[in-house]
Amino acid sequence: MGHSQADKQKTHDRIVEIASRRLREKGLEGVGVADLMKEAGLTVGGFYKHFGSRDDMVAEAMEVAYGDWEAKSRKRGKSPSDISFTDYAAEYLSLDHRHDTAGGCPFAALTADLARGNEKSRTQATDRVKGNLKKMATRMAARDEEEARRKAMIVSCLMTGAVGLSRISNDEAFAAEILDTVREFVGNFAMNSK
Amino acid sequence: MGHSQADKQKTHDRIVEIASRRLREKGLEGVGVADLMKEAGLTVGGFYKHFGSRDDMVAEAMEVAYGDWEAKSRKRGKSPSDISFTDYAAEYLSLDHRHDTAGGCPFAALTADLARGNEKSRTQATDRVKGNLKKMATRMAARDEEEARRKAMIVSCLMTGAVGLSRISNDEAFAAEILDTVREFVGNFAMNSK
DNA sequence: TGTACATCAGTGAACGCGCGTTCACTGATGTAC
DNA sequence: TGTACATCAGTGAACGCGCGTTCACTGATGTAC
Repeated sequence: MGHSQADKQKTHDRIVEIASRRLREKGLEGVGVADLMKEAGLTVGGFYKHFGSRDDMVAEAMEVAYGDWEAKSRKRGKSPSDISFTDYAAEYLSLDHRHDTAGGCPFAALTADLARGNEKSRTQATDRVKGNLKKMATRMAARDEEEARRKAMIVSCLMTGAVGLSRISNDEAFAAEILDTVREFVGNFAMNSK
Repeated sequence: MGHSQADKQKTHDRIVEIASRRLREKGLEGVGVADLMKEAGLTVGGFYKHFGSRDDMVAEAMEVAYGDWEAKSRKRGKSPSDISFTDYAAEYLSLDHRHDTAGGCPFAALTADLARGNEKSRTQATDRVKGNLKKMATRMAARDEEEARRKAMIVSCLMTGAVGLSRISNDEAFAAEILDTVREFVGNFAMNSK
């Protein structure tokens, strides 16, 4: 194990990345510092060479989670009314995404946790919701920007809600029914301007 | 304080009712046994005269939360295509509901918590989701039962998603915009058969 | 190039605290006679 | 009706455990000469 700046940064990134996954999976209070360090191949004490407190680490990890997620969705087409929005929706509303809470959309995974957070983390989250909304609006088929924004809001609520409800269900068929139903609807809704 | 069966039952109900509110507010792991008893005007030790474990209490409290919620929505019209569905949606998608996590819809308040639960509590939750869906389907304007079911699913995802996202936002105006946008859409969607 | 020293990421035991749970006890009520 | 006893909801201190945080220490690497 080296002692250069670069080595430390690599370790730091590794911890944060693991945290961004485990926090989505287990909730913002559901992951212990010791477990995290163990998964990173380290021991507890070293944690505070990297973070001032557990809260600081959570804030950083969420930043990474949001970033990962936006990067993933950026990959899927940019121009308005691009057909790849349908692909994006299909992936979002898939059983794969339902199961992959750790690597999935942070809003779907942590809705209530984020709502219960302190002002700082709520502001962080709200900014990201707004950002995602703007990006999604550019992909909606609509006659004007205002309609695009409204459609993006509806699609966002639908998709996060669908993944959330499907994750509650331990009846796999029922979960799939929810996702399939919403996927079919959302594709038409987003792509057809009336 | 009496010692009759009725007295004990009253105390029991009081604890469970407080729990059903606090759990929605703070999450399934966010409420301590001692806090709960204190709010009920009691001390910690007595808790185990009423419940085998904290988990047992949570299960009971969730049963009450679901029941309360279904009772509330039962009050708002029963016949299919009843105009009062619009009222129901308006209340669900109100800033009041957004703020009243403790007395609000358990699914919107606890989506991720429920998804992380053990099999028993997920089954309990899934059954309630299915039940709510059936009731909601009877209120949708649709040409057949299958379409009613699909519409009910979409409406459920939309409404829980909207309240969830609006609660993340600490920007009140943005939260209101989400709720207003979805409310307008959902009223038309549910009541107009195409 | 080799040697002595400084740095600091990482170690792992220890600490304080909160929380779920246990337990011996209390005292008001119900019951037996 | 009155008295003695049994019951048991509720009390509050104590226990064990896990978790966030602290701290003295280690040892590999970087630097000075």
